[in-house]
Amino acid sequence: MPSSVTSPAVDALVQLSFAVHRALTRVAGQFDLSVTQLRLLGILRDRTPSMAAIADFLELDRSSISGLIDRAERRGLVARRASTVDARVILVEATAEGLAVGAHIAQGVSEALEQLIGDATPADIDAVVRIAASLQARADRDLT
Amino acid sequence: MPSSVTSPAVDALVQLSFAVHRALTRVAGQFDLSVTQLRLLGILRDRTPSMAAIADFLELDRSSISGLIDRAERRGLVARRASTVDARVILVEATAEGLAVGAHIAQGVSEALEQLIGDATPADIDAVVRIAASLQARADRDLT
DNA sequence: GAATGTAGTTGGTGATACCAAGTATATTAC
DNA sequence: GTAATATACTTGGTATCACCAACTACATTC
Repeated sequence: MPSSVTSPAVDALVQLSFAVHRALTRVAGQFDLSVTQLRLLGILRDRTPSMAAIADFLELDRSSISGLIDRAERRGLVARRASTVDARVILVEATAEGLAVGAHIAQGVSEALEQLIGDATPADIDAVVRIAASLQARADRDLT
Repeated sequence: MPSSVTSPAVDALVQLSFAVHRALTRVAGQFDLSVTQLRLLGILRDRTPSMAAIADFLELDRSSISGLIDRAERRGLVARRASTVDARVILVEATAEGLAVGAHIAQGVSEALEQLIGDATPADIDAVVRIAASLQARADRDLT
């Protein structure tokens, strides 16, 4: 229950954001993972990115990724692999176990969030989808 | 850019949540504060809660609050005060500076989030407000 | 081939958050 | 009215996260 800030819209965004974040924290915790590790496994579900690409996805400093991958690797969730193209680059892939955990997490996140917005009307949910899409569109545009 | 998870609605919630969280992190960073400290100052804008009440607000372990308040106190943002009612209880209040910083932060958060949803229609924003309200209503109900 | 740039790691720091264990004060129960 | 129990907060220990600055190794540019 983040305290009230100012306008209803701002307030609603903050509350919704924290509710989602709490849900993610809870689901991640069920697998003894942090939200960052959860996001990492999400990224690796359908990609084998370089360390730098992971840093870009997560908007973290590159030096933060080394430790993140170290810890995930130590738990057998991911593996480092050399790039054949550029000897500087290290690619990160999920292990079979990492993929399995990632799938369970995706499932858990879906259930948690669908329950979170269970009371909302389809029209209201569509509005959220539209807003997220416009954020995404703006982010893509600003990358240019 | 959190990676896609499953349904559009779930995806949208996650993306929106991270966008808000990034905005909060950015604003907090402008004042050299963490998001948790930002939330703390938000809480203290109109309250003088006990340590335990802060833990409840933030959904953190009570032992986490001691350090949080230590750090905020060291920076002159908050002060501990003894309760006259119960000698075990410590009340936390914002200092004048803490209130000032809190006001600036509220301002910064409003601007950042209003800009974030600047492209959205009023109707879509109302939908978010309704969803947040329903979360709040459920939380209040479940506390019973 | 030398200068510059990029990828990743390391070491150091500070903040967060947890748990378990401790002290001090209140409340309850007998 | 005191003994047992509960509550409020702190402390110490641990792990994670995230940053910065400095470093090594490989690529690219000139």
